[in-house]
Amino acid sequence: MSTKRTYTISDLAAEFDVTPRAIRFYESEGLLSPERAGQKRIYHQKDYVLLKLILRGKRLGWSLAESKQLIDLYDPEQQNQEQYQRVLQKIEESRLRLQQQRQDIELMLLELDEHQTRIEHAMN
Amino acid sequence: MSTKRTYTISDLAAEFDVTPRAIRFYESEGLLSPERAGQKRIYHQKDYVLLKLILRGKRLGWSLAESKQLIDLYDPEQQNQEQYQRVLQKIEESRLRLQQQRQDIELMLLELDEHQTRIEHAMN
DNA sequence: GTTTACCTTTACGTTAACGTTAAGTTGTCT
DNA sequence: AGACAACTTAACGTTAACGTAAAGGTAAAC
Repeated sequence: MSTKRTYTISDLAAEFDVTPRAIRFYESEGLLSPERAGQKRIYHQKDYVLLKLILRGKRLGWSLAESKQLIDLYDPEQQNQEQYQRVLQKIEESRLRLQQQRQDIELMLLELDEHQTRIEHAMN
Repeated sequence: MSTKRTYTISDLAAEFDVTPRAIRFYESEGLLSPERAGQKRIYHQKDYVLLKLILRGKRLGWSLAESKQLIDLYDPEQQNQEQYQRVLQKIEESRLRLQQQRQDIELMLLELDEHQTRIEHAMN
């Protein structure tokens, strides 16, 4: 019963509001590796998930190289090559960066709140 | 008693671990406008705060243009030009973006947690 | 069987955010 | 006075992440 739905490149492009060119570019950078039927690309649920992760990374200002590192962490092939300890360490690094970003966000939100209050006061 | 400390460009560069070139570039893009003594730049607390904001934006993947918009919101000169309502609306847009980013972070942290658990299990 | 729609590869173009010389100015120490 | 350190402007170089033709393959629709 595994969801066997597949996608064409423009299916994914429409779904995530990016261009096919961008998706092909991510592949050329090693972030995706879709199946082929002849020369046409076929995307599965796995690719769908990865693309979602890539775009989440983009919204957070991560470079494709950084997102690729994250993806490699999740890759079961490489996972056995790399020593567990190194993977755990990389996970921790990613966590630290995310926590820094979260803190930056909280500060910005606070300042926005304060400024809004100032303005509403000034509006009378 | 206002803190009258000033900074040279390399003071700020050292403090925030960026190059003087970067700081000058932010100025050329309209994000900073330090005082001048002859042709030398003198930075005050105001500039210090703005630079901190710019770099926070960078860590969140904001473009300089976007950070400039934020800065303009805080600028008391422009503040009177623009209608309050428009400013309040822009504040709300920034808030929404930050909240989206915060959500992206929570998701990524969750997935990292899960993966770490998987690995620790596999290590046995 | 040919138009239509969507796919492909290849290659050159573009923008943001600086980096990197190069060449000159200014203040200060010796 | 001469050297040094830190500042300046100007201009060209670089990288990431695609955008944008150009030229062609393929399968369904008319």
